[in-house]
Amino acid sequence: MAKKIQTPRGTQDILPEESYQWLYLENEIRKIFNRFDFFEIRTPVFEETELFARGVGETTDIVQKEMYTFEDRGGKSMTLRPEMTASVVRAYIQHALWNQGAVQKLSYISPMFRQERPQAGRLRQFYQFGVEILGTPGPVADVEAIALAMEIFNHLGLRNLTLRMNSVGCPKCRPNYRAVLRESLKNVKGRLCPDCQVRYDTNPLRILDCKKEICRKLTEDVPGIEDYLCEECRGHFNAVKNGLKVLEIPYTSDKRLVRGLDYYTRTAFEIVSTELGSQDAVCGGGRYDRLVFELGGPDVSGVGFAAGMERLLVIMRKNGLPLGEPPRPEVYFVSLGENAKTAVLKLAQQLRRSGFRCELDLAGRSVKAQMREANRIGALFAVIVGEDELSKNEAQVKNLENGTQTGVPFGKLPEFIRRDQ
RNA sequence: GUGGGUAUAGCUCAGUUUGGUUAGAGCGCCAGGUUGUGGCCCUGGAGGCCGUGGGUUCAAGUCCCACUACUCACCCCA
Repeated sequence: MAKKIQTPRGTQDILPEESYQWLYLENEIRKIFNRFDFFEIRTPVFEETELFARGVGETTDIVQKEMYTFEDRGGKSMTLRPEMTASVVRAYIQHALWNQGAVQKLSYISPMFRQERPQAGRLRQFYQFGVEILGTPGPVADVEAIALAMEIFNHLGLRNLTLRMNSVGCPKCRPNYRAVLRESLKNVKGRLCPDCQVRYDTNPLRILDCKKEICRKLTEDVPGIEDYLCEECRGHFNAVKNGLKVLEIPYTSDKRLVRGLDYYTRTAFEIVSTELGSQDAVCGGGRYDRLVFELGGPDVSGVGFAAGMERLLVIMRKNGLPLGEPPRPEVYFVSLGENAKTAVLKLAQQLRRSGFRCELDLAGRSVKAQMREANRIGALFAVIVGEDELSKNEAQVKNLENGTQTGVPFGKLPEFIRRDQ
């Protein structure tokens, strides 16, 4: 028991009993991606470390303490991707995708890696689905990204989600607000939690996001950033909110919403569920108008979101929402005798080519055991072949739902099964 | 990185308080009850160095210590 090798901490196997649910989710998510005319992008699971250091931000927790970084045999520092945006932007630049159309709409469903202490809804290898819209600063793109996220959750049957909205401004107006924030917290600085006292100097916006009781109280009446946005940012934010109204997507404005990644500008949003415990965000995203340029590309804007598959699954299971059905074979071949086993091999191949999911006995078991197996895996029909059947070229086909059994000529099996199921 | 909880069969868990001969149940799995027929039922079987190491004791699944793993929470995030 003790020495068996098991999955590394914070990782999990997804076994057949569960994997069909993942396939269902991925299929449904891709359906909605398609309706919004997004195209899937796949990038390497590891990148040069520098990409994330520059892209995500040197000061973020992700870069400072959560990355899986290693040296390859050539001595280069590589990192398992902790998030997708930096990789997508890298690919966008590397392949000059702006030449393939003014706006690129890219989607993904991929594993991410962060070396954190695991807990409910937080794993070291976890799956995110998301999109990036590159090449336009227009607020409609923000609205489309948010609408797409909401549409996926809606399509999957999720209700009771809350969309939180804020703007984090731009390099022009954020410094002003930062100063306002510092000013209004000046007198209570000493009472903030130790972390926030540091944040006061390094990144005061994060104080708003602190979950500590004291800090929340002290920041309760602090002005929000909305009143201090520059004209452009205010206009953008209003346009986004208008778009949401047009689409009848409810949201709450939340001055405390300050996303943790450095690259965000203007729109920041988050979709939370009350059913996730303390890791309540199922989706987070926003606009990043400087990232492409900072990573060496043209000065174009981007907006996107990422959502957690495992967290989504948690919510769906709690709400008893449909997650697909485990596949059942149409046919289980029951054979007895060497000749029959050979014949059944061939019959199975023919039925499979007709599109049926077929199974046959690989373990050389008794007829009874084969029947039991057919029942256990939920086969619709047992097709029984022995010496008698071989001589008549006719199989005994038993409908396992209602127990009726009929003789069916080998050649007529596909049409019989198609008709009778 | 810091704290709390847990660790007995593939799974869910009894047994630990009051140490005492071969460690249990349900589910699942396998097989028999039907010389070639599933489900329900009956019968049987396989499967556990009771997380690992050490200690106390005549005797440890049970008491003590350490370690490890899992889990929940903090930080932060999807």
